[in-house]
Amino acid sequence: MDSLLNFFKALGDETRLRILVLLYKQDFCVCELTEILDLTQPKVSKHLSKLKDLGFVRTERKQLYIYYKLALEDEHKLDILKNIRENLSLYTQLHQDDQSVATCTLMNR
Amino acid sequence: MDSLLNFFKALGDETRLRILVLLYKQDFCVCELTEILDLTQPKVSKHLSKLKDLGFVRTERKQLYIYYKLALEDEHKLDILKNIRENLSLYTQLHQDDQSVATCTLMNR
DNA sequence: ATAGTATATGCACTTATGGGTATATAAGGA
DNA sequence: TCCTTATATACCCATAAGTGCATATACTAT
Repeated sequence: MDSLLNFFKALGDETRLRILVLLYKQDFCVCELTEILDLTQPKVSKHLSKLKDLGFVRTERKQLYIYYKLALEDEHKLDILKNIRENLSLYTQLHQDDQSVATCTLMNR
Repeated sequence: MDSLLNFFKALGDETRLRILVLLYKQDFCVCELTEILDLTQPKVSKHLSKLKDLGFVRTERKQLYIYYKLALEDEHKLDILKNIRENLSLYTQLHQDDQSVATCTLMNR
């Protein structure tokens, strides 16, 4: 049950919820997330570290950048995120984040 | 988004997760929950208060007893609990709680 | 009125959590 | 080698969260 509890704890913080919802769609590096979320880099990094420690994301370095991606094994957890994404318009901030992806200046890869 | 965040915060505590999963199935009064969960009464009461403050449960007094029941409007939140219940065998503690309902000495109503 | 049971709450304590700022580490390019 | 950019982490602090114990409140019955 711990993994489930930890997942809910992860989702119970706004920053991490925003991150996980973004990562559900595609992977991002730290600086992209920092720009999209409009938060300080250490703050983003710390939440990513926590998510990684809990095993909900994994990393992959590409030159200077470290890309984070979801590492959710079980369907239930994925479904929760999927469901949020399917109702994104209900959650202003999450919806805005999604819009910000398009205009993210770093997305020229 | 606050309601969603609060829901995940609520689920991020073991006691509250156990309570919500139980309440998904049926309503219970405080002393029943105290016995089923095998926790102290103040502890159960405090978590119930929090759930009530957040609007996830509501109460109904019947004589001496105060019954708590789910008050979840939106489908997404209900689905999350439903999904957990459908995989109850994965979560030892939750499964045990469910067993304890049957033998709860107070369930003679 | 009194006693008993159910429930809520107050207080004290400990620990966990999140954030800010500064700094360290890692990689790449000149 | 030196500089720049990306990322992680350490330190400090404030606040929130969970728990235990004691007690208050609410209702019922005698």
